[in-house]
Amino acid sequence: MVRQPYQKKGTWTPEEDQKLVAYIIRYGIWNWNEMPRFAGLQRSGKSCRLRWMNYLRPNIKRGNFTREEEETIIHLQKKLGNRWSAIAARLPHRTDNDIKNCWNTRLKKRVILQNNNSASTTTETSSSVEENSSDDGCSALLNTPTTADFPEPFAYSNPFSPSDCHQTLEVDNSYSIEENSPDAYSLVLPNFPTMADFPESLTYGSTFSSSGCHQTVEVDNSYSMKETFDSSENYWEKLSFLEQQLMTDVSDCEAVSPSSQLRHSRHELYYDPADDFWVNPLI
DNA sequence: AAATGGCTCAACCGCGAGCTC
DNA sequence: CGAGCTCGCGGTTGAGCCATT
Repeated sequence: MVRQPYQKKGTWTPEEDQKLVAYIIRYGIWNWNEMPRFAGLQRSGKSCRLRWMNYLRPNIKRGNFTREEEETIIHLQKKLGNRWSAIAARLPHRTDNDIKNCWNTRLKKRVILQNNNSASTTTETSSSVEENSSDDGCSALLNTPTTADFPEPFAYSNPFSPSDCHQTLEVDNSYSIEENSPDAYSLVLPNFPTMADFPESLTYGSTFSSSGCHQTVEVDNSYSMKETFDSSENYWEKLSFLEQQLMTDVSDCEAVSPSSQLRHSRHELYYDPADDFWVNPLI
């Protein structure tokens, strides 16, 4: 029997966060199970994925839900049930875990209270929330198309790669949708991480432009997907520990290039700042 | 000041879907 | 077709914080 290597559990330390972020910036996300070993982390792949998705990923808003966001969650929970990822997809910058926590700790009680109050009052206002949805504050969000309205799979070819090198970028759940006309929508993907989302100290010197980019990518004949890359300075200001030199970090955390040891998978894609496009190391 | 209880939220766990071989 | 693997989702837990007694 193979002994399982020691895997740390519990709260992440700033040093572990630093290692994970530094590794993902340099090598991208290729295989969550293998990545911790290469990044010098004694964590499970699941733990790394969770930490990245719920905390370290750029453009994440945490805590301080606005009243409008809360009303949207309540409405969507009523409509979709506890499908937190689907609800998160309709609330840009919010994670499913955060929404789930918000519901379980605050909103569920509020809804129960409201139901009790409404049950004890007159029945003349008993028309369903569904029927009134067009009047409430979240109607704008609810009337937009969802990923289900866009072609499957929810992915697109890398427009910067060589034509004979088809690559698929997996797209984050968090996005918004722009209505260009009654029949045409664009997906806006504010959470798609690029080097521009990270502080300058974490970029690769002058080989990478720190300015944001704005791209429209054809998905197929019917849709276009627009990437809007914004810096998230406020977010990264909070992570003061990251204000150190990336190259030092990477060497400190014993990060190892995965390129020589990986099986081919759909996740083997990373950003090459030297060539300024996403590449598959095995092609 | 210490004890207690409630709340928040980061993190873990188990399971199912999807993919590859 | 089935086994093995990775990933993502939703339910749950528990540490830490804060208010109250």
